[in-house]
Amino acid sequence: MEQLEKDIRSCGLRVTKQRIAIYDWLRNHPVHPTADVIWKALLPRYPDLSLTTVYNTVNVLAEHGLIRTVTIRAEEQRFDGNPADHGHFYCRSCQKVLDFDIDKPSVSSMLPAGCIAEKCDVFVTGLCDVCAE
Amino acid sequence: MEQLEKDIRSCGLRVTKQRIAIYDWLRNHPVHPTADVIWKALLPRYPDLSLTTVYNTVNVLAEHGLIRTVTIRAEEQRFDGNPADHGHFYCRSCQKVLDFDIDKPSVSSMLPAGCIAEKCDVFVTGLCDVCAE
DNA sequence: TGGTATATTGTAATCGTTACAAAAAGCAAC
DNA sequence: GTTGCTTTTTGTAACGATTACAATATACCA
Repeated sequence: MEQLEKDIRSCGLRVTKQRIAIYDWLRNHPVHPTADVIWKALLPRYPDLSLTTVYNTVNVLAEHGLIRTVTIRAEEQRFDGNPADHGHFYCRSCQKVLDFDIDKPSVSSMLPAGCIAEKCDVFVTGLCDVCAE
Repeated sequence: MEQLEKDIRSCGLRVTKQRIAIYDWLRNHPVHPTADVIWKALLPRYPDLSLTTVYNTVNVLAEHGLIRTVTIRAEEQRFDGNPADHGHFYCRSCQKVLDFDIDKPSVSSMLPAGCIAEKCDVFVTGLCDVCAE
């Protein structure tokens, strides 16, 4: 609770109940929702929340590195409450998205010479363990 | 020239001059253009080419694995004439995109147990060698 | 407790992309 | 070649996700 406020404040942003609600929800739901999904999920508890605010907030949070943007399908943007570098596995059969840890050094070793990595996402498509049979 | 036709035909697709033009252009321009960029580039030589055809064609080619879709900025889709698994480095300073080879085995070793990788993209943001100074 | 900068809201606009129906072109069989 | 059927292209109109904007409300520093 307190930590979320601190995170937001430490970016020089004002603390509002909308920002806390959205940030909190993203942190506690390890799915990769669109802005619309976040909005619909919070609407019962925050009936006045506008979709525009959700868009504004996730953009601001992502800009400051508190959350991440993820592209699963090109035509819609998704968000991830986990701001650390990690990979996403997308099962083309059941459409599930699985997070996985990545080995930063081995990714860095693949980069063109002289490039400095700041943010890194590994996106793999295929079949998950359940669908693989 | 001939090979492009073969590629298209081997997917069960009809060979048209629009498809050859778009596929050929993508193969020979190692940039990561949007549909709009491809369209504008080909318009002088193919004044009747419609933007809709570019969209249709890149979607069909990508479906059959002849090209790839790449997401650099979430709000627009880009295409890549190289259909092989490879990584993209995006320089946040000069906006340049560099391709790099990826080590498939080491990426596979990061995946959740039992998952079968079919397509893989590593996307890294940071500073390129020129901007790093 | 005020005053001011920042955030939220709702609506309207924008942008990239796709749906659709008519016209054109590919291609296989004759 | 020519025919006929199927696929592709085209242009326009629609669509959906996202953003711009101006008015209102809120956070927070003095």
